Amino acid sequence: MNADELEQHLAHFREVCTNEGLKLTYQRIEVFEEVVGSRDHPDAETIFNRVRDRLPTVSLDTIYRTLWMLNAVGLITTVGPPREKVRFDADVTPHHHFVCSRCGAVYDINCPELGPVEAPNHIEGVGQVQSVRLELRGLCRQCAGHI
Amino acid sequence: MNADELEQHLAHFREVCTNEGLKLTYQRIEVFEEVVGSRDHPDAETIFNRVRDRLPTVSLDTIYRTLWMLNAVGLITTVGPPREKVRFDADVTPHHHFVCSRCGAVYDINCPELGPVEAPNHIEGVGQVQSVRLELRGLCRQCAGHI
DNA sequence: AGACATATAGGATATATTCCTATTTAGGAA
DNA sequence: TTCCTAAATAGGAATATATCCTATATGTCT
Repeated sequence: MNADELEQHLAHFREVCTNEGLKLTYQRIEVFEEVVGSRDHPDAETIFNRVRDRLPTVSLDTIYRTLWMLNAVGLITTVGPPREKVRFDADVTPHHHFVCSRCGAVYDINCPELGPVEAPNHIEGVGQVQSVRLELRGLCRQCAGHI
Repeated sequence: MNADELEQHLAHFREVCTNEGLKLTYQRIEVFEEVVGSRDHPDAETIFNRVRDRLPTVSLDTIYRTLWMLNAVGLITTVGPPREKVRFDADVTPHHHFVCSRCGAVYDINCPELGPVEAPNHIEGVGQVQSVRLELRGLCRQCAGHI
């Protein structure tokens, strides 16, 4: 990411903060820059360590708060179901999942139209694909009703 | 799940245990039955509580060991990347992920052919879909090389 | 510059998972 | 059936991950 792109991201970030009434702190700017500049889907502790290089007294709690805040305003997202413990599934045949982003509930989607999705060949540069499944994310009926 | 289906699953389980040199313990049978009979993608503690109704002295450690064992031999699977902490992603545009089932690394897949997948209408019975992404699972190059 | 609401640091706490080890058990051998 | 041995278990300790609490500090608005 070059300096121009970064500046664009930061401008957007400042704008969002103003609109949402969020204070623009050094901690938030550093965390945001760190995630935006990362290609490796870092976890909170990795971000903590990187940010600490520049803000030695930053706390892990601030990292978490900031990350969830950025997630809440749509500037970043999470990989996989958020905040979750491991869940197990005895159905090892191809099928898809709907994950509620609020309560974490997981529903099976057995849907012939979606079919067994095939991975294109050029993904083999990354690794051997063993399975492909869709992760549909959104609000389940119950959670949607409580808003 | 009716009695016949359950018996079929158990027969397969016994076969796998024999082939793999795994002992057929009451604990393992109860855990397996519990996961196979569940439709709600339970977490370890939920399984622990249910199994404890029949085996009051079972330990949580046994539940975890058994679940990972069942996962290792392919009888069950996990929802989302296994064993993971939350990871963050600054790319909020539609794209897909390749998750290594061994080391947990996550790679972005930007692949026009896979396209922005659309959720079929009848999924709205479950909830409001906000995003759809593919989760490709398999072994990344590095891990594939170490086998 | 001053006031106030919000954010932070740092430690305490909560929760999820794995490790350690003495004891028990499954399954094969006698 | 009984014995033997490697593997599995129970239970508690330890670790890892994430959140809560609260006194202090800092943006933002005026």
